[in-house]
Amino acid sequence: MPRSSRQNQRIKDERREQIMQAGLKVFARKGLAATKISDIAAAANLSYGLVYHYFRDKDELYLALVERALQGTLHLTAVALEQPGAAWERLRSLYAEMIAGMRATPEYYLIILQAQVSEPPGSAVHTLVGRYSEGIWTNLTTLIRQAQDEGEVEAIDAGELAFTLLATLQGLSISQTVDNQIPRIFPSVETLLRFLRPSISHDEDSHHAD
Amino acid sequence: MPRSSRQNQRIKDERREQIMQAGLKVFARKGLAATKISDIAAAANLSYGLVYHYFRDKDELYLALVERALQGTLHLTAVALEQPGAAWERLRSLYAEMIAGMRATPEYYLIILQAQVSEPPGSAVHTLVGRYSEGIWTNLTTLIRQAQDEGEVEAIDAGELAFTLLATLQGLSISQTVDNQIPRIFPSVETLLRFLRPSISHDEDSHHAD
DNA sequence: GTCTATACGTAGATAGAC
DNA sequence: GTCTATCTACGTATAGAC
Repeated sequence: MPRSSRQNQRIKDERREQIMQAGLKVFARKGLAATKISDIAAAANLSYGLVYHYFRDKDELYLALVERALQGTLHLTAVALEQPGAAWERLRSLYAEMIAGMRATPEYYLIILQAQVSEPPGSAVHTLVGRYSEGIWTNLTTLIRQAQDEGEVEAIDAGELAFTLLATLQGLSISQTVDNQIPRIFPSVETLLRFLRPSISHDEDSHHAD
Repeated sequence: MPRSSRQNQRIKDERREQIMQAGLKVFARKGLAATKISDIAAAANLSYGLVYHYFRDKDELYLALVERALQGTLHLTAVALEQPGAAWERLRSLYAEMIAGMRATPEYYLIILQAQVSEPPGSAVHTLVGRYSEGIWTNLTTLIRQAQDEGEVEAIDAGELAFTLLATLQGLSISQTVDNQIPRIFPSVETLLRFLRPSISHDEDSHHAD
């Protein structure tokens, strides 16, 4: 009776997604090592054993989640590149979108952070992050170069600027872990992008102390 | 025979420090949960059991290390405030020092990162980080205000600028975990501080798209 | 003060019932 | 497809020898 095979497939997809959502939530906060499968099962409202029916082990689930998060970010940068319009506006819009996404659902950013910070160099996750990061960085660098051609961004090494932009984004995502942090004056996109803007000239380069 | 009591105290201090150094190294890379006491004992070249002779449990050691790292950072900002001279130069110098320290021994920054990212809100470490962060942020904000009075920093909310500066610093410290990362164009202090500088005027605020 | 050996708990992963 | 029960491994923390 292959009658319910379609239905079954749908159930399978749903459960898998359910587990991934729960996993994202927990992994993002506690990291791989501190997360117990029982935590995920509880968050997903299903039994312990079922998680192993859908994922071979904890690492496989973690890896799948990190990759999804990376794909999302890479996709954002790719879209910004393809779109028409002024490069500076696309850049501004991209960064605003990233910041907004990070504040709305920090989990995607936090799980990448977890992977970078806690996983040993050479591990599968770490390699994965490195691979995607390269693409993200390259896209962003290209976009910055275009904005520089328009004269909207100061002519500093574009790769350096892209690197800084990404580092700042990640640094800001850390603040999303804290629920209570003192004054929490989250910077505006305008402030964050100020350092890209061209300056007329700075004449105080001469008197820098040791 | 209290003859060797002085000597013993010195040995005790040495061992304790030895364990802390090893603990810093391992915790900074793997985080609290993934770190085994045996890792630390191995890194310190002493036996497993001895660690428990000097620290009640893993958490106590971890907490001590996080606090030391936080004290160091807080101290840097406090010194920068007390020092004489132009505020802008003290600010520039402070940030350069922080960046240099982060690149030389990333462990102090990474362990703070670990504490923020992986520890649950409300935990002892998390509270500790919050307390120190407030002081660090306050000092930096004060310094920025002084630089604004000198006209060396754009008149944006000083707290927002301090927040951004700290977030960027932490974001950059993440890159120190990777040994291979692709182009690794680490930004210069000049680039990082660009966004603080006063701008003559920007007249393209008008045409921002959705 | 420093070590090795052991007890205990916990979490990952599997087996088998429904 | 989903659950509960169990096996197993490992790591924390302690006890006791040197």
